[in-house]
Amino acid sequence: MGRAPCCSKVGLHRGPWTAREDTLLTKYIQAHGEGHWRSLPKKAGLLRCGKSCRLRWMNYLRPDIKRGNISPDEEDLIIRLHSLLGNRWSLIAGRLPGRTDNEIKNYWNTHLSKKIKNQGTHHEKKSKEPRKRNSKNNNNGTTKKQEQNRAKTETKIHLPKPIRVTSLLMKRSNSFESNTVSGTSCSQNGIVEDDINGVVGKEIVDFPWSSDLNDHGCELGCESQLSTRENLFERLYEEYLQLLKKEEQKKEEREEEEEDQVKLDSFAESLWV
DNA sequence: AAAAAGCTCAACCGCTTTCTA
DNA sequence: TTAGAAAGCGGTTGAGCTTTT
Repeated sequence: MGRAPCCSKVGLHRGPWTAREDTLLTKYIQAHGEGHWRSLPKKAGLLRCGKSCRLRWMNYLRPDIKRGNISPDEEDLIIRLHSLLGNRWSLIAGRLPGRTDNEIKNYWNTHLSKKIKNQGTHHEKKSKEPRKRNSKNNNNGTTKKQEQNRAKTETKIHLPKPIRVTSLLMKRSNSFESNTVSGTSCSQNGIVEDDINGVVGKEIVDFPWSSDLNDHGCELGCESQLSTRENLFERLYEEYLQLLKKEEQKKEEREEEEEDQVKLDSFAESLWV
């Protein structure tokens, strides 16, 4: 399969993006939408390769990106999903709305892999110490950069990116369409489709267990094996939905508090005058 | 105060997968 | 069916920042 040369092209900018480039890219995508990354830079007036543009947009400029520290709940979810999916960062990111695969990958490599390693060697030790580099920062333990980013984009509650899940078997049988059903479900040929909130997504996913199932043949307890794992995933997702609910509640509470504070302030001001 | 060590994360690289003619 | 183009993914790198000595 051919692969066109990309960033190696002479004359293209590389390295960190400037504010001007960000603006150009954002404006172009707002006007014309995502996609056609190859031709986008030229049309947008950018001296970047399409790949670079896509990455910048996906990992940084997209409006729905959630910035700031990974919450303990999110961390927990990442760990669970990683144990389930392995290094399938984009899949994991798909379950953490507003988080990018790159961010999760970085977080895993810098924090969680060590943490889990430590837990492996010292079971009873639970690393509660805050990140060292945050000790000099503000109260919330965020870096300046993260704080700036947080200010830019208020935390939003997002619905998870819907994904379609399929096994290796499906690739062979090629009978996806006729076997899909609504809801997270499993059909006989190993297809699992995740249809969240009635939206059927576009991503096709291999689950680590699908190959196992294939190896052992589907007749022998395939459905029960699959449904057990599927249930696990479903439970996990249920937990996550609850997490989202909680976050939403917290947000509402925060907003209420802020409102109260404003009222108090204006009341205090009126007394002062 | 300065140098060294450690850490983070944006960006790049190269590969695979998917799409399309 | 095939091959090229496009998109997507995971691993890796390195600049810049923080912490430690």
